[in-house]
Amino acid sequence: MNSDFTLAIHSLTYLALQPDRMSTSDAISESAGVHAVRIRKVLSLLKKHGFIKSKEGLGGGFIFARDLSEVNLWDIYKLTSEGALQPKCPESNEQCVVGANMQRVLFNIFIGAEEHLGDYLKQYTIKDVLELIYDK
Amino acid sequence: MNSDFTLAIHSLTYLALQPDRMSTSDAISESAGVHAVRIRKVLSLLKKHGFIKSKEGLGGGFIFARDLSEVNLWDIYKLTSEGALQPKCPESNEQCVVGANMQRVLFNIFIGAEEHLGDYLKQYTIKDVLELIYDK
DNA sequence: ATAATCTATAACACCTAGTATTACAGTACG
DNA sequence: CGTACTGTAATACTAGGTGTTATAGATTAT
Repeated sequence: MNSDFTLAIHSLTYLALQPDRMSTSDAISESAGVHAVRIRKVLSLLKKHGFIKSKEGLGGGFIFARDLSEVNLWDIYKLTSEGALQPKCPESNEQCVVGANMQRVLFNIFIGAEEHLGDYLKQYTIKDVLELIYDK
Repeated sequence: MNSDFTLAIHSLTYLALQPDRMSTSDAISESAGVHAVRIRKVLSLLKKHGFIKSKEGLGGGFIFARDLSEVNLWDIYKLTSEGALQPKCPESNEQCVVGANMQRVLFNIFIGAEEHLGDYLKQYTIKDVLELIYDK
């Protein structure tokens, strides 16, 4: 899976620790160890879906917009990584019964797999992650 | 996920349809739509773990070595894609409590996720896949 | 023996997706 | 205004996945 998921969780957790003031993309990017532009791209997605608010200009930045315990990892997975589980299927030979149908069969199986993954990831909220951060 | 998983399943399913004779990597690669060398690389892995047998020389090729119903998708996932679920974690800032612990927290959560995925994928054997191929 | 057909691998080239970087426009505040 | 931010497009870089070529070794038929 690409790292957008990680960066989104990282950002939300960071913001969860600063509930009263705006955090800049620079500060978050320093914590996460990636370029600020990338963080802003991820944050932009989170904002579009209402998880955070942002403010431009001096003193601006990002801030959490929901209750920590009502945002779970499946919400974020869907935003950043939906479909990532699907194994890549090269275009195979339509003349062969295996080639002609393999893609469909695996696709359907992995639709189910992702639903299953969803049930698991829904267990973990940002609040839980924050607790795990401190719970060594 | 990379396509090794797909290619392995594709190859096994192909071999399952030819239980009485050897199939060449050329034939399988034509069905799967990728280069024969890549198929051989995947088949080499399957052979090393005892799922198939191979024979060199004229009339040689590959053949299934187990019962169709005792090889499941989780077996193959473990061979080809274990760890693929883990989201990438950039090296983050150790000075920050979030940066210092995020990787560990997510790693542990996704260990659980992969176990969960395992339980799901174990449901499907090559025999099942073969039936699904014909079952439109 | 020798030729033909296959596996087994290493080595190299290519291509794509992920990532970093630069650049610049827009907004808010003092 | 100038400064400090977000927002986003465009470009460059990089690594991993993939395709291709090359070569050695095994087996069989003639």
